Amino acid sequence: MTLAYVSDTPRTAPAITTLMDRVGLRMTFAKGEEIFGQDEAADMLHSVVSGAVRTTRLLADGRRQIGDFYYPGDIIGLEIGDTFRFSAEALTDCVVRVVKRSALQAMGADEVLDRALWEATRRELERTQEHLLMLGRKSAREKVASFLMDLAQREDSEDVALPMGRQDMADYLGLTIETVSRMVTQLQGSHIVEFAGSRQFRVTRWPALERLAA
Amino acid sequence: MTLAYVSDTPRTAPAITTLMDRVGLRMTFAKGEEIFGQDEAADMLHSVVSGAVRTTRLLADGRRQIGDFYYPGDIIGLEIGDTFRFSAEALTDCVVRVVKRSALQAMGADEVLDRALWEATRRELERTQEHLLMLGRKSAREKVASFLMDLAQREDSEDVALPMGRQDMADYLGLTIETVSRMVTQLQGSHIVEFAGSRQFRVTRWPALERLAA
DNA sequence: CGCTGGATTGAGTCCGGTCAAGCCTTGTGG
DNA sequence: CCACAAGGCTTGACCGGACTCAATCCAGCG
Repeated sequence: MTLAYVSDTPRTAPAITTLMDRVGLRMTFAKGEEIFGQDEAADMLHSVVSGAVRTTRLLADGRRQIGDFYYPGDIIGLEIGDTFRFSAEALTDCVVRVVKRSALQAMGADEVLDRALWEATRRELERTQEHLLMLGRKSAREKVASFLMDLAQREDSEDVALPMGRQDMADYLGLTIETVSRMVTQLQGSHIVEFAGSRQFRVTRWPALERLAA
Repeated sequence: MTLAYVSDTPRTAPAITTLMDRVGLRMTFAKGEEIFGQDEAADMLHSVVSGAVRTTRLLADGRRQIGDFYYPGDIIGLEIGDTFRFSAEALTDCVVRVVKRSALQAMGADEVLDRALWEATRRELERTQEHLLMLGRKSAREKVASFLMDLAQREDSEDVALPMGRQDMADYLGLTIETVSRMVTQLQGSHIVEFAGSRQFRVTRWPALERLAA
């Protein structure tokens, strides 16, 4: 976790991650592996240490929606009541800390910890609402532009790496893989972004990108 | 608030609403009036006493997304950090209780109250995720079917009232008013629902509706 | 009774989905 | 080091679902 990351996108809850680093069980997952499954009974919190994670939800006929992508410092599973409603999978090889909610709460420091957990849940809700607005009211071009902009904003360097493939982008944005690909090509054609391979890009015209993201 | 309502859809947080009924400022709003505005600085919680409320978010060019509809017993504003990110408007004439977060927390009973607020936030997040899945991956027909089903499920009576107009449904579902209207007509044509006027309906074939909602 | 604003219906268009080739990149084994 | 396979990505042609624009329709109300 870099300094720049923390200051740019305050998604982390230091009080929680610090504690989880101390008491959480450290687990590693290979790319593509399931971290937990939709509808599993669960009382767990997961904290990403390294790598990246996606949460997904499946409809009966196989349509897939990605809830969010999680990076080092992020907490997964805050929304959970009795069972997970999303499953979580390793986007890349990754390391996570796992701890039972009940264990965490038995640790003392209740007051501060509860406040931090609530705060983290609140921020997760905000992010979900932003995602909602995008899915409901933005065009394919705007969706892809917003997505690339968000990614680029969390990096301090010029060059941005896409940890996920086109299918994951599509399932996050509510599009098909072909449409995502076409929009990416189009953004390159307008000299707004510039790709080096399919997993690496840089923004060449920020104002234009911001305008497109709407 | 009816008994049936509470048992069917546990969106309420009794510990909070009870307290707010005691200490909150009672305010009434006429249909269409703004309860609070997008980007207002705010530290308020609102609890719906009677009537119905919608939260909306506007894009620069006027596109509108409705975040959710709120009914008696629901709490609005849980996601809020420094400023509101949605505005709230009275869907019908309504009464709400308003209280400052800080005032609520100064009231004592901190432990229990915090837990209740967090729990309410968690449920709000769950609802938002469900909404997200719908916007991202469902067809217009499925969206309208899901919407009517949700409404019908929270009623104990056969006859269900729609407190919102077609435009509000459209902005909640990420559709246009015309498409909503067509889908409603189509559902009637298949004898799945039956409308009496545009604001009142009943479900005539539940299994078919459930199948369509996917 | 006519007015008014919301709802419905219709015709035509376009954005994004579908289906089907191809094209790169990467990795593996000869 | 090259050949080849495999999977992911891109591109093209076509289609269809949802949008746009416009004309009614209808219910509620003065």
